[in-house]
Amino acid sequence: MYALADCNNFYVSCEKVFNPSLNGKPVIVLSNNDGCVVSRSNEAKALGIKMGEPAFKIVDLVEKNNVAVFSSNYVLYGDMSQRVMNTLATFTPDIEIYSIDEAFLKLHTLKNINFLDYAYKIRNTIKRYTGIPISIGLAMTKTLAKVANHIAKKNPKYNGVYIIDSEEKRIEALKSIEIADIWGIGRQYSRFLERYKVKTGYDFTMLPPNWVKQKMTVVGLRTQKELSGIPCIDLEYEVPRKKAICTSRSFANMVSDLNTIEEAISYFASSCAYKLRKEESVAQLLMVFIRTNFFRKDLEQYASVRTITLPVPTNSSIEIVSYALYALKSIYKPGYEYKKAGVIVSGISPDTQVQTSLFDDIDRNKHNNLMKTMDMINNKYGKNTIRLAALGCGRRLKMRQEKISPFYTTRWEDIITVKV
DNA sequence: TCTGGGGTCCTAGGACCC
DNA sequence: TCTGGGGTCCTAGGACCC
Repeated sequence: MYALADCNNFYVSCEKVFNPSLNGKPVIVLSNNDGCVVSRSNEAKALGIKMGEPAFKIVDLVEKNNVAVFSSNYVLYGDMSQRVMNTLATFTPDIEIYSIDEAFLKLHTLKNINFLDYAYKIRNTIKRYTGIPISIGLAMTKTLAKVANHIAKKNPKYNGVYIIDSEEKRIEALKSIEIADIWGIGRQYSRFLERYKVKTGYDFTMLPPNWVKQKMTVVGLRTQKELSGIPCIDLEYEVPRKKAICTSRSFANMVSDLNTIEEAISYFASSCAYKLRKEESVAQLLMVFIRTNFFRKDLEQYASVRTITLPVPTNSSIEIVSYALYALKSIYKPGYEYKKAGVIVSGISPDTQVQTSLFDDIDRNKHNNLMKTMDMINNKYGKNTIRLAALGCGRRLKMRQEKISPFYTTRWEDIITVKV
């Protein structure tokens, strides 16, 4: 038996935990730069505010209905997520943390328990320990557990828990769910399937498997089997090493001069290097991209990307920043208004397995020691307390974050940093 | 004026090997 | 007139997830 535990309106729920006056009110959380709506309370959903809607399009609606608006506070949400996951892990060792607000649990090792009772117990404990409301769906495959979770969320009468534990319930559940709401069926496939009169999850399970495989690859076939009750996707117990790491941002205001973009790229590159070190990985490939604002049809558009193969795989900020700046200079063109830029590293391997080069003239031990010391200091005194000069003083490219909530759960250093 | 960020997997096709 | 068979690796593009 698989269970999917999913936090309700997660970011909004995090804000509510520390600000109970928000209860019963429409609340939304915005993406970086206060761009789009990424989390909504039930009251906000009832007002018709859509997921992903640009904030500027709903200004009137927000004002008229007194909607509480927050910039996203990922430090807070990350910390709350950890609390939820730690509590979930006390119920079974078989847990896969699937995203910031979701986890799959496998309950097969627990003998002689009533799954439904157990799920309610989990739900109540999470609420009591963390203040976060969750929904739980149970079924014999992960994809069906997702369906069960969907039903638990949509129907208040189930009190946040639903189980598919019979053939009748499986068919009933699949008939009630739209094809677009199935895990693994996105926008393109649901549109495509609707052309073949496939409207519900049930319709999808009735298609010939060969046809599904031909049109939707083995991935689609797996989804179909899982919906039929045949498990194809097991729990992932260990977090696999990342194959690519990316840091990118949109700029609050468009930027055209090279100096400012250099500072941004330096910041993104050193952030990628830091993430690599945290994973104990090194990267051999580096990509830098820049682009103008696609939404501004009135302005001239330009987008470019440059990939560089590093001579020796590395996670040194010094090396990665300098190659990133080199790549940037090769694609930067003056005269455009740039809106977004980023750095991606890939070709990743463990930092214990570096293929060195005969002609390498870098003292890698020295770099490693320096990076270790830098990380230690920054972990203690706050991000970028010590940084490469190329990053500048970081004032020129501030994100728009007008409605950020306090860092309720983390170290005082973070709070001080924000006030500064 | 204002439109997020960070990932994964699969397939087809081309280049290459013996 | 006729021109093999069996592989690997890499990349771009397209789908998906939160």
